[in-house]
Order: sequence, then C-alpha cells, then structure tokens
Amino acid sequence: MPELPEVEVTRRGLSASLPGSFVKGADVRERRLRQPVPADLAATLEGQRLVRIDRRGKYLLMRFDHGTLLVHLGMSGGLRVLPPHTPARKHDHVDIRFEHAVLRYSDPRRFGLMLWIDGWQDMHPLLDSLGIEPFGAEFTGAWLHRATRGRRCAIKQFLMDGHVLVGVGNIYASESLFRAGIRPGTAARRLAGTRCDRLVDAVRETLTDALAAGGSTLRDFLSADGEPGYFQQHYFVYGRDGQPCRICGTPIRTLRQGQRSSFYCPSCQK
DNA sequence: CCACGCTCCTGCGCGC
DNA sequence: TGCGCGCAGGAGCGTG
Repeated sequence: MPELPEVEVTRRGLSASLPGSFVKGADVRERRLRQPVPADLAATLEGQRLVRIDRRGKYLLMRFDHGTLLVHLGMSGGLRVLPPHTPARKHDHVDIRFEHAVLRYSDPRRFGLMLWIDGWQDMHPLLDSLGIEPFGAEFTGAWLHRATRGRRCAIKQFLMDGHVLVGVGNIYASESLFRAGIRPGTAARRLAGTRCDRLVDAVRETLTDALAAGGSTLRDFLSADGEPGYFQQHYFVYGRDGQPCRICGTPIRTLRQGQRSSFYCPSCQK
C-alpha cells in the first residue's frame, strides 16, 4: 500500500519523463473512486502542458498550465507511464494521453482519488487540514513532545493521524516504533522528551530506508516504471507475528488498534 | 477539541 | 477443486 515512500518514488518516476509534455486527451473508464473523477476531465486537460509534479503527504500534485490534478493512490492505486496504445486491462480506470506516452491510473480497490483544482494555490479542503511533513524542519522531538501533550490515544495512532503528521501509515508506524524501542500501545502523552527525539529520528530513518529501497510493496504496488519495490524484505516487525525478532529473537507480537494490526517486539520495545 | 467506529472496495488466503 | 468467509487498509466522516 502506498505510503509516503511509494508516493515519492512514483513522483520521481513520473517526473523523469513527463514534464514538458502536452495532453492530447484523456479516457476515463471508471469514475467511481473515493470521490467521482470529474466528468469533464478530458476537456479540462486537453491541450495543457504538464509542468511539474509536487507531493504533499501522500497526495501527488500534477501541475498543468492552468491548474493542479490532485491524485491520491489510496490502498491499491498506481500510476505508470506506458507506450501509446497499450491495451487497458481490468482496473485501469484513467488514461491521460500525451504525445509519446500514456499515463495510466490503475486502482483495483478504488480507494484512490483524482480531482482537478484550478490554479496552483492548493485551495482544497482535503489539503487544508494536513499535518506536517516528516522530512520538514518542523518535525523535531520538541515538536512531537509538545504535540502529544494531553493526547490519550496510543502513540501508533497518533503517528498515523494525517492531521498531525502526514505520510506515515500502518506499516511504517510499526517499523518506526520498533526502531525507537517504543511499544505501539503507549499513550502518546506519556512519552518523555528523549523518547520523542528518538521517535522522530526513527520515523525519518524508516522512511529514508524505504525510499532508498524504492518503496515497499505488499501485492499491489508498482513504481512508475512498473518495477516493484523491495523494502518489504527489510521489515523488522510488520506482518511478522510469531516470528523471531531480528535483533533479539523474541517472538513478534501483534495487537489490534483501531481496526488495524500493530506489530512489536515485547523485548526490544518498552 | 478529542476518541472512536464505520465506510468505501477487491483480491487473496484460509478452512472445510 | 470450489466455495464462503475474513482480512487488508487511507482517510473522511458521523457520533458521543
């Protein structure tokens, strides 16, 4: 499932070939995503040049001459650059046709999103309330310590709250907490300053490693050129219930938090 | 403001 | 071999 590293890998992949190209047309085969794909998307995009691609959290912001195509990959979404006239398969919902390539959006579970915003000012409710970026200067131990004061929720759920911090989903939340030596069920407000420092470092390291490995994958994710990422081979705890901790050998345990599975080592994490 | 649970959707793995 | 079931999950939204 695309988390921040996968989205960033996609952004870089697309940015290598598409900017500067003009849209010849678009084909929307399935409009029913999280919100409906605009009915007039093809008419809107036709003739516009793709200038560049930005990212905010897990949203991709494709900057065209007159506005921004906002794309979220949801759970199972992917964007790929393909040769013109490549036949569409099941779940290939949207094509944006450029002169020398087609940008294809596929999303079996249709949790993704594709919306048009006029201009480049990112005036959209979905973007207004997003939290801070994990690679931004604001994200420090001091910030985390302050932000968690009074919060009774578990630190794992706090990390995954996109209105606080963007880009950390279920997989990397578990992985980051393992690296920081903090149990996922710990109440956010009980973290002392030094543990906040350590957690901030762990989040950055986890995301950096995932990015360097090309993003992770469960089953669905392919980067922009169609190559799967390989970070999943490096998971310390995610999906490893009952298997020995890679550090100390203690069996990894699982925990249900807010309808999500968390994984942790009862020995390495306190 | 905060915490929590529900919802969207499809593919896969499991048990029988 | 096939069927039905439960699970996976980002994030908005409604409720208390």
